Amino acid sequence: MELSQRKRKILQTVVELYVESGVPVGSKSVCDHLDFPVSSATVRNELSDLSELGLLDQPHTSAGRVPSHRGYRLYVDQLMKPKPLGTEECRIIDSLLLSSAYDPEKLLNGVSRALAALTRCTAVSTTPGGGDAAIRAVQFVQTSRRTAMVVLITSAGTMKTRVFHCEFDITPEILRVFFRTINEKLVGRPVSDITPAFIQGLAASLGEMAILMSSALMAVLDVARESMEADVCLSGEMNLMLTPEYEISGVHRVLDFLSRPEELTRLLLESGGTRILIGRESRRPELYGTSMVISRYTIGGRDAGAVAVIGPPRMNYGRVLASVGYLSDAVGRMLTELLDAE
Amino acid sequence: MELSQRKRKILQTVVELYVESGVPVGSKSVCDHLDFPVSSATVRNELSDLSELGLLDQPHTSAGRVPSHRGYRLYVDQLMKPKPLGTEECRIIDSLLLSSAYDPEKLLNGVSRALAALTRCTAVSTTPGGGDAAIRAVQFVQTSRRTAMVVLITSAGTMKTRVFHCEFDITPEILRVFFRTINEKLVGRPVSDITPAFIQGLAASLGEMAILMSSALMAVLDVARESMEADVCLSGEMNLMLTPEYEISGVHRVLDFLSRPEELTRLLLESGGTRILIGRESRRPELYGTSMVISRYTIGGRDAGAVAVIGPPRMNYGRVLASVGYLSDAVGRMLTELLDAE
DNA sequence: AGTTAGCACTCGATATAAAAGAGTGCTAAT
DNA sequence: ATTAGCACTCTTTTATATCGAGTGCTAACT
Repeated sequence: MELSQRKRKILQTVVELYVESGVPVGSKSVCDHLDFPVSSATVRNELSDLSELGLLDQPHTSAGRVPSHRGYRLYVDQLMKPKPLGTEECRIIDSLLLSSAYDPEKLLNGVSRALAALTRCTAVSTTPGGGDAAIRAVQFVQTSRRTAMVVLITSAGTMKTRVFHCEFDITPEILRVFFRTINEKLVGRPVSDITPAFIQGLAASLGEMAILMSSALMAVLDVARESMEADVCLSGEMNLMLTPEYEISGVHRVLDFLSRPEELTRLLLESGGTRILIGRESRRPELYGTSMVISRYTIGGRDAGAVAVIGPPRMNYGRVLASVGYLSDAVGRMLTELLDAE
Repeated sequence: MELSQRKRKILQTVVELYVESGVPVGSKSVCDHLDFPVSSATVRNELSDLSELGLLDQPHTSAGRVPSHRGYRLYVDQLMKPKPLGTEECRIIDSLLLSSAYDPEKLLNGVSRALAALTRCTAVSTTPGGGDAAIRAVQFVQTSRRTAMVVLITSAGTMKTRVFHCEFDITPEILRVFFRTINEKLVGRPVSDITPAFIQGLAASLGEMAILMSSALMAVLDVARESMEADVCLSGEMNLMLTPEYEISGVHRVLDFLSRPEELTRLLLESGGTRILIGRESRRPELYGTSMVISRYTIGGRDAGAVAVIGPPRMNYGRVLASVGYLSDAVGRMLTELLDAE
């Protein structure tokens, strides 16, 4: 079904006025913001039609109109103009990111922060993650008489550490043995190879040395497992409180969801490109009252992690989309440069 | 000035009823909870005296009494009984902490979480930090063709990493040179020695090799600086919202303060032992409306980091104190064992 | 002198009613 | 098809009365 040009313009005006003010908008104020001459009565008729089409809601009979989720959807699909960031803003963001450019985790942290500040919503970003990365190096460092740390670095740029404890005093010699044995077997393999079964097999092949190394092997297993899952970095949780239409319990439901990294990453990495999810579109009951703008960033052209903004359906989609897009691009570029310096 | 036994008991009752209910408490309900027979009129007289002494406040003339900050102070100093944790709770906490025992940062993270859950307040903990720790090891790991990571481990158990970029391709040989040169000069030194001047001196002594290593040296400097300052780990920020007496702007002020790590650690590490700060006692205007229970934990008998709980003055001090104390002890014990395994 | 019963009084909280105002939907005229 | 006009609806605001918890004081009591 095709909407008349006038209806489209009116819907757009309602969305934009409502996003800005947070108050249901009436025929009069729509009238005032239209660039063609038309009476409020006409607008009322159109509004009535738009309500009937399910694009606008009415809190109660004698109140103004509020965009429905379908209304927002139509708006973002057809009516919205992207609202690019100012050059000044870009400059600030760039310099902020540059300072943490060489460490994926710090970078994502900075991105979340910047995005939260920029949009006044909650922001989240994930590290590339993924088990298809290869193991680049496994290092051992002594941290005390009987403890040492294993450091695992992957080709995806992730770096995870774990401290482990031995029942005997650790010497440089022993660490050297650990290093040689483990690197020999692991470097170059995809992280996803490092399963409990694999470690068990490795231990078996070591003969009596396995006893010596058992805690180290367990640490390696742990650290490999951790490398496989994407880290998520949340920022600006408090911004959810800024939205007056949320009541406290709703905020808690959302934060609860956001604090479960597995589910959150599943949602974020569900598909590629840039997506806008309004209300129930996320298919997550906890988020029925919220919207998200998600963008996968790419490393060397391949989908990697994601950055996203979570906020009320009443958000400035144009601006948020531009912000998310800009940062997603920036992250992709930086990580590509960092990791794919061919 | 000495308070009569009866006044003390009445003050105690008011504090405890108010902490529990959040509602100003009247003479009648005090009466009901006293273990000696006395009329409400008598209690009223006593309450009136306590008000005059500045120990109780009255929201308005015909309302019940609310403890003033001075009242809370007297309560925690003289009237409060510590309220030890249940053995069941202890067991849960212990097992929770044990799982992350070998990594100071993860440990503190777990502590904050546990404390926030236990007290339903905001919790914070700091890693030992401090520049008097010695450098135990500096490792270099290649992360891509032209980037490598420096890992610095201190005797305090902190472990920091930083990625750096070189203008030439990095080879295992080069990394070995880095490793030898830097470790030779740094291992065993206190972290606080690693100043810009020191690095400059080091570079000078390297002759033409300095050019090759400049980015590595800068990374070492960065990572040393980062090792010196204590990490702070915040948890349960949302719990501030649970307190109905806070309005949103106050919460923001507090969170703003908590998000400035330097000021926060300064406050936490200001003195040793266990402290309770009520309202203005922290001398931080942002926290005038909040109370804190802070406990330094010790490693091998020496003051190290701190764990703390931040919440409304109307908190269950007995319980919070017990929780903070228990976790502070636990952290101290674990880190002592981890780092001082002589 | 300390304690208590009794009571008038205060002041927020709750309830009720009235008025205001924003905005609609409908009708009839243009 | 558009618009002016108007009655109607429903929330918000304002005003007013009532309620009730709790105090402070006085006078009687032990």
